[in-house]
Amino acid sequence: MMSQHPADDAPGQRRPESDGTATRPANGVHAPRQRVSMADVARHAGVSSQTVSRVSNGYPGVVDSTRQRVLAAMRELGYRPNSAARALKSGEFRTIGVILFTLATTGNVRTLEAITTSAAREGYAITIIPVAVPTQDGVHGAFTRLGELAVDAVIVIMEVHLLDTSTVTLPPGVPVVVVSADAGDRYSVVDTDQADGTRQAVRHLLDLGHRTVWHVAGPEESFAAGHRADTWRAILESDGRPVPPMLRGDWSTESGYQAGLQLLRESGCTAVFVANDQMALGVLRAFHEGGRRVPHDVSVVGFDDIAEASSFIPPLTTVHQDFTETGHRCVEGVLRQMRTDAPERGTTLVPTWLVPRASTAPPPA
Amino acid sequence: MMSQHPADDAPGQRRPESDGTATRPANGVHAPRQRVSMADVARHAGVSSQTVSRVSNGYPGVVDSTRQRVLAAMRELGYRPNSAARALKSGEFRTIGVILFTLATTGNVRTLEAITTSAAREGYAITIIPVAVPTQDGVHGAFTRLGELAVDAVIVIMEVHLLDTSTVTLPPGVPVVVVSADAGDRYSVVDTDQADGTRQAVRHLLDLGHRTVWHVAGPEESFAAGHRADTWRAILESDGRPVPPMLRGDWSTESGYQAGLQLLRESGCTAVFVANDQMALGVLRAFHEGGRRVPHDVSVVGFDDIAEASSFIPPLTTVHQDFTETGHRCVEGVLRQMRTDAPERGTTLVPTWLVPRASTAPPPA
DNA sequence: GGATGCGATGTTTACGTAAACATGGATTAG
DNA sequence: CTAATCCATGTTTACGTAAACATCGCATCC
Repeated sequence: MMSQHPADDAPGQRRPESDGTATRPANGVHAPRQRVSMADVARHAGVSSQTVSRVSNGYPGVVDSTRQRVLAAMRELGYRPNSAARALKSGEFRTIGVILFTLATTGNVRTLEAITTSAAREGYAITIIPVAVPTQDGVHGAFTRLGELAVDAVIVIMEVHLLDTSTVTLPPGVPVVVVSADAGDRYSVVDTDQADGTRQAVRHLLDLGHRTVWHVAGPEESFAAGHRADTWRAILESDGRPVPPMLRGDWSTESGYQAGLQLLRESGCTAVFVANDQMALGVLRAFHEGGRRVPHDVSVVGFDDIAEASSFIPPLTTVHQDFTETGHRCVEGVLRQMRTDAPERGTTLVPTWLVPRASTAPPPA
Repeated sequence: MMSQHPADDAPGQRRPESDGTATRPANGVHAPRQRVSMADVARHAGVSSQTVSRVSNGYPGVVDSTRQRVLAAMRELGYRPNSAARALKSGEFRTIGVILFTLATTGNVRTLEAITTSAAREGYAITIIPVAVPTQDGVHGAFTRLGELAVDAVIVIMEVHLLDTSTVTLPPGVPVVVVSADAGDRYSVVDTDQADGTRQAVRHLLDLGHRTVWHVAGPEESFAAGHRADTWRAILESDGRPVPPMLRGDWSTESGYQAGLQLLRESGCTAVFVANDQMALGVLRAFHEGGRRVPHDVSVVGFDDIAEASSFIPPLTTVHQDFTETGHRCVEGVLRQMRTDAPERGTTLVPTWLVPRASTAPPPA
């Protein structure tokens, strides 16, 4: 009898472990997983467990001799606080969940890294919550820490509307901050200044003398991609420039390469703004293979400023995103919401700036 | 009275939160963070909380009408199981901690990604435990989930011996699997077949007719880097080839570029084996800028086979690492240790294979 | 010098869950 | 028809911690 209940996705439903066979240790003969509780420490130190608790939490009101005795007992017994009990009692998990769809894009990784660092500094741990959308391979029943109470707050690094069709649902009442997505009306959003970054990139190319700028956009469902594309178009239009047809990739290098192949056929193309550095790498390769010299024949600007960008051939002019700052503000945001217990909305913008390198030049004469 | 206790790093010691000011909600006036317990659901459904527990865990022995009633109550009340209570009772956190030093190297990220996916499939969540070594900026007192009991197992993606000087310590009694490090005598290790991968890379170059192969190694403290370098040297020696001086980078593209600049000065260098793809990118750039054509003048082989490698200029011949398999075996390993309660040792090797692309060719005539 | 207060420590209790055990009604075997 | 079962459900208890409250002794104040 596999789980046939029609309501398998009901709140609190939990996957019975693979049929219940051979799941537990054969029997309890093995050494019981080290269990040293406060009570043990207390007994060993000749104090009450409450005093141990005070020492453990660094609270005042414990005389130094006692404190030393307790600390010694902790060390001798190898005591480690049980965070489950602590969380149960305090209602805080000191954990922030980070929901993301993939670690394949550098932007996500950089953001995650920054969040982790910032959170650690505040005494919070990060739990990764991978999201599988139905169209993916069937990672069905994937365990998510959101179905249950296990995180104090959530940071979402993906398009919120995609969450609706995914395996996780944002529980109500949990502080949320969303990165680079269109959710300012529902959640607090931290975003890099996509518009300004795009403006700098396109302006840079136009100022170099290019008649217009082509664009390789990110995937349709990405808000950041859309924002960059919209801004690109708006600038060209407001400047009275022709707007070339837009190409689309999926952030991957390979998709950038494909877009580059298409651009090779456009003899009029002298400048390209690519929505991220990874795709730009593919574009560069296509141009190289097609004999189109960068930046002599065509200029390329990327977005992200990943560490590798300065070693592309040629080194890539790109828009720098301050992922550290973004991650920091995310953590700050959820912590603030936790403390005030008040959900927030609206968007915070993190500045971006252009990093001119060797992939841009005036158009060929 | 800041925390002056000399034993700040004692077990169980916990950083008092930034002086205790303005940490808690001003007062408890706000809506109490949604608290729906099993008891609430039970009351609402007119059953005992134990029955709710059974339904929640998908246990048998609940008649369908009752089950439906409970599920309905859960939905209506918005019940979410409290994982802290569950963990406290069961002693399992259903969480695996992943210790790593940086997310800047693609290898780490790919491994982490694979681990996350595999773990999710088994119903485990991943907590990231960033490690700060003292030489880093002073992320002192960074909270780690290892000081306390909060993970069921640990996967280490870094050199174990570096842990000794870091802010985290591996607690005893917790299942551990180490990735690509020299710890087979203390822990279970999952490693890609560094030696075989290196052999294939070097052999490939020699077979193409190169007299010898230069090497750009990873950082000194890296076991993987050392292993690759040792194998490289051993092959050359056993084959009676001259062993050129070894260059060293730190896995970063920039360091690869620096190594490439040095190699430019070696007119006799026709083949280079670079210890990872990111550094290889830097080497390619240096060669390009120096007018050394790849692969016409010099051949380059990388290691990792990151997604971008096929779009390097030229597309990089490299050794493919099966990160998915590696991650999978890590999770498998810790779960097995958890179930049997028996620590393991020894090394598991994941096969690697050469992916020939356009960066290698016979030496110039 | 006795009331006062405060600082150090102990005692009680509740957090939410799930294992272990208990109950009671229905079904079936003899 | 009764006893033995069995199944659905209820009751009790313990997990480790920390808040709240209680106590006790000593120093201070007038």
